[in-house]
Amino acid sequence: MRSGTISEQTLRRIPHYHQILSDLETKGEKYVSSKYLAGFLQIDDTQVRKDVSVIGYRGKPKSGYSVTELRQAIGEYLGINYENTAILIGAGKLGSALAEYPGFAEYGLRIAAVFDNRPGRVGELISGFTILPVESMRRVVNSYDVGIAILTVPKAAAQTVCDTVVSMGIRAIWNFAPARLEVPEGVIVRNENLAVGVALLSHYLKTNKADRMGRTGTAGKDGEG
Amino acid sequence: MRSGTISEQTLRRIPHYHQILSDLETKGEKYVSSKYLAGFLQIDDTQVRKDVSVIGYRGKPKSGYSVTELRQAIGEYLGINYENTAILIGAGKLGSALAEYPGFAEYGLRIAAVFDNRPGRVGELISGFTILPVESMRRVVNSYDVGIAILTVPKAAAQTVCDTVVSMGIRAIWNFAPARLEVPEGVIVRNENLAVGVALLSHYLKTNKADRMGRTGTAGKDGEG
DNA sequence: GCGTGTGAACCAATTCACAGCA
DNA sequence: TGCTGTGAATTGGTTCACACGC
Repeated sequence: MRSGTISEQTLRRIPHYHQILSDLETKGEKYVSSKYLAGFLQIDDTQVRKDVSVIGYRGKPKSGYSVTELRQAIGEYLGINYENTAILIGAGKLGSALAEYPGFAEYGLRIAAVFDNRPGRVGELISGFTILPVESMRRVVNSYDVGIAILTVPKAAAQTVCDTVVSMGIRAIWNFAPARLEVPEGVIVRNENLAVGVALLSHYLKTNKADRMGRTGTAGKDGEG
Repeated sequence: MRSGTISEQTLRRIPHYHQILSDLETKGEKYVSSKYLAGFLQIDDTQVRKDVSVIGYRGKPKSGYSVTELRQAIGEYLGINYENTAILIGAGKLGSALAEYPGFAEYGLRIAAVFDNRPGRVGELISGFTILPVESMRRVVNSYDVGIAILTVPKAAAQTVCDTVVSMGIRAIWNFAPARLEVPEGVIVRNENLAVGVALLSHYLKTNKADRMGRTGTAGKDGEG
């Protein structure tokens, strides 16, 4: 199995393993089997073993995987042990919620600063961040080696803000605005579009209503995320 | 192509088509080609035609797809034209942000009520909702035919709240807490786990740093959403 | 020509079957 | 025996090639 090659699917599953492993570690568990992990994600256990093999970790026959070692290996593989720095643009409710989300720190994402272009907002304090004016963005990006821009701005502003951060050299954009962004080659956009969630759940409910008390439950099936 | 059969992949793309079509409709565009849609999602145009075929809509050779008709057909297919009703549990920052998110209404999701178990919060008004105590949840679920529970509670409370709503007959859970939920057969959980986003972006940045100025940009590639 | 629709071919992802090790 | 690791088989998703309609 070529390391360096990784499928999108595997890449999406890996953080889920990490989450489960963190829980197990907290509970004091030492070893875990591929079967156990597979049960949580509702996938085949062979798949788990393939995924683990991709990240380069080897388990121990009979005992399974060391919880701590595998979690660390995943962290290493994903680069979440290296600190990534982000700026957050748009200090509305969602922006504030994200600014104080403790999970980011846990996954090695540091928020350097929060920006907003509404004069009334600038200077306000949210979750320990003083809201800065967009004019100072370039300075912050340069000083802190910012790699990621988190966009929690209104739809109408999204493309403009996107262009701005791209012009400052940012190559990864985490877009929470319900807009499609156009970016040059070499820039990655991850769209966190809630509409997809609504649509998927709605579809599941609709089909489940169709066959009344349908037998296949898809219980706990992962909707990515 | 059997209608009724749909792949997870296709299901995830469909809301993105819907978003683009809504934009085009606003701009007054009448027709759109599979190639245009494909360009936005960075996929092959044949794929778009297959997806459209699955939802049951037929385009017109030469002109393409009618923007309005296709958007409506997607809405019909996903069941977003039928109103779905949800309750939101956990009136923190994230919960408040979601409660006022206008996109839900646009996608046919109506929030019936917002709950919180902190006595200090109950009675407060957020985004037009009076926060209700959990005790009144059963009554609301029964009166409004609630199908979806949106969980924006702390990690520690997530499983308990999940069990509660499942016991009330709710079969679709949209989980924003960084916890893995165990549910019985027949209940769907969609995990909206931000850690996945961090991990994916972090990984992309790491690999892009590895091959300096790597040629393949993955520009605008969709990270689901 | 310019677009959709679709079977066939291709390729990636998952599952099966079994080897190997403690 | 109980688990991982991995080639082989299978399944499923994507792309190709081309028929058809305007």
